[in-house]
Amino acid sequence: MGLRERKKAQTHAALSWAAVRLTVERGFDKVKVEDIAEAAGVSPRTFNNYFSSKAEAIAFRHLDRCLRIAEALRERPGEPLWEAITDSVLRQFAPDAEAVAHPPVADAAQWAEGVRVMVAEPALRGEMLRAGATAEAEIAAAVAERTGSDPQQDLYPHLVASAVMGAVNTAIAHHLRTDPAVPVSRLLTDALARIAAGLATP
Amino acid sequence: MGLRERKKAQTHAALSWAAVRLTVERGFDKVKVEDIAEAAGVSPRTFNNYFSSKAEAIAFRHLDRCLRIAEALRERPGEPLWEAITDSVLRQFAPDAEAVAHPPVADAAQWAEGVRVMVAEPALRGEMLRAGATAEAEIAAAVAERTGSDPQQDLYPHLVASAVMGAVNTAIAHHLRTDPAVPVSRLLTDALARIAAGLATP
DNA sequence: CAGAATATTTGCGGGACACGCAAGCTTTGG
DNA sequence: CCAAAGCTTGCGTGTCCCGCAAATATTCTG
Repeated sequence: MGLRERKKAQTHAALSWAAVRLTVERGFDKVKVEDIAEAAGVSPRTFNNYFSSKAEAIAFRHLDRCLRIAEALRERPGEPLWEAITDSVLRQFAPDAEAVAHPPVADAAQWAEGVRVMVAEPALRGEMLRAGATAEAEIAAAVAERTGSDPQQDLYPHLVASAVMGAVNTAIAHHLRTDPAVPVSRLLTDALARIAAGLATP
Repeated sequence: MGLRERKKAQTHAALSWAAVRLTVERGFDKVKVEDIAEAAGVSPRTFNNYFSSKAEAIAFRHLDRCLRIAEALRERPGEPLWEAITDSVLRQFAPDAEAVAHPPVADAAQWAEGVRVMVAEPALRGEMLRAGATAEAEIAAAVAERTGSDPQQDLYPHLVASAVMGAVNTAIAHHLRTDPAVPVSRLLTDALARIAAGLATP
């Protein structure tokens, strides 16, 4: 990878992290594009060369994480399907997988509350769901490769992918809803197991 | 219901139908809110008293449909869960359930193509998914009532709701992807059955 | 039914956003 | 070292979304 692409990736990440941090700290509508650009050290105009909206910049963190599920899935072709899926998902939601030094947070509780407010923002929810849908397509493709089915014609890989992202979304929502918060890993394990086994009344 | 509420409901419907029709005909970014307002016979400012964005007005048709799933579910408390779910969903996607006289369409194929373009619009996809999520919450509540579980604490009703909306979204996507188009009802029946039974490799 | 109380519609104006365009600057590759 | 390609930036424009307050319509009350 040349210097050029590295710089682009850096800017991409810097912008999305800045967008998330400022939004969690201040709230969505108290952050202007200008602020995000400044925090990332680029001009306001450049922001829109990378993201087509403020919401997209924020949701990019989610997109990135979810895309790695598909990636992880492709890296373990041997195992039984649901075993591989569960493992791939959990790996992305391991406690330290994401936040390595990046949200320079003074108070963890305050940060959590900020996140809760952030994901409640209507404009954001749409964008996060859209990111999930994009990842879902990748997961479906990965599943199709693995099971040797045709994603153009078979419903199965799409159903699996949809169920996986549904489990992820549901687990996150439940995690943010509960107080004290139930760990996401526990919820994910539970959700995926139930989906794989069928959702008959328990 | 007084005259007041009836008029509101009418305006609501008129605006969303106009938004959909114009968007399908011309494409999302060639329709201004002014056009939609005019087509519905209200002032541009009034549009934003009903919908907080152009996208939301369009997605409202989807929201309306999906909310009726929860409603239908509540109207049949006796039956086994998945039987009731399947029936409630299929009822909303019956061929003539929605379009009674409303999309005054000259050419059906052209309309279908317009819809395909419309749902590909990024801004729209986010809003449709958000509508789905709103409906999902209602469905979860309905399932919780039925199974007597606490939606604050139990994951199950949310998982079921998520799976149902996942099936709906997947079926619609597949319907729009295939050519010749596979009927939605067939896809929905298939998807729901598989989810209820578990998604083991077939 | 009259008039008060309450809602809704509308026009105006402002703040922010997204993006096309063209000029300048940086990296790349020979 | 130079030309080609790509990225960044400033500027201008069109649209959108919403707060506010006046005008209009509906409902309520006596």
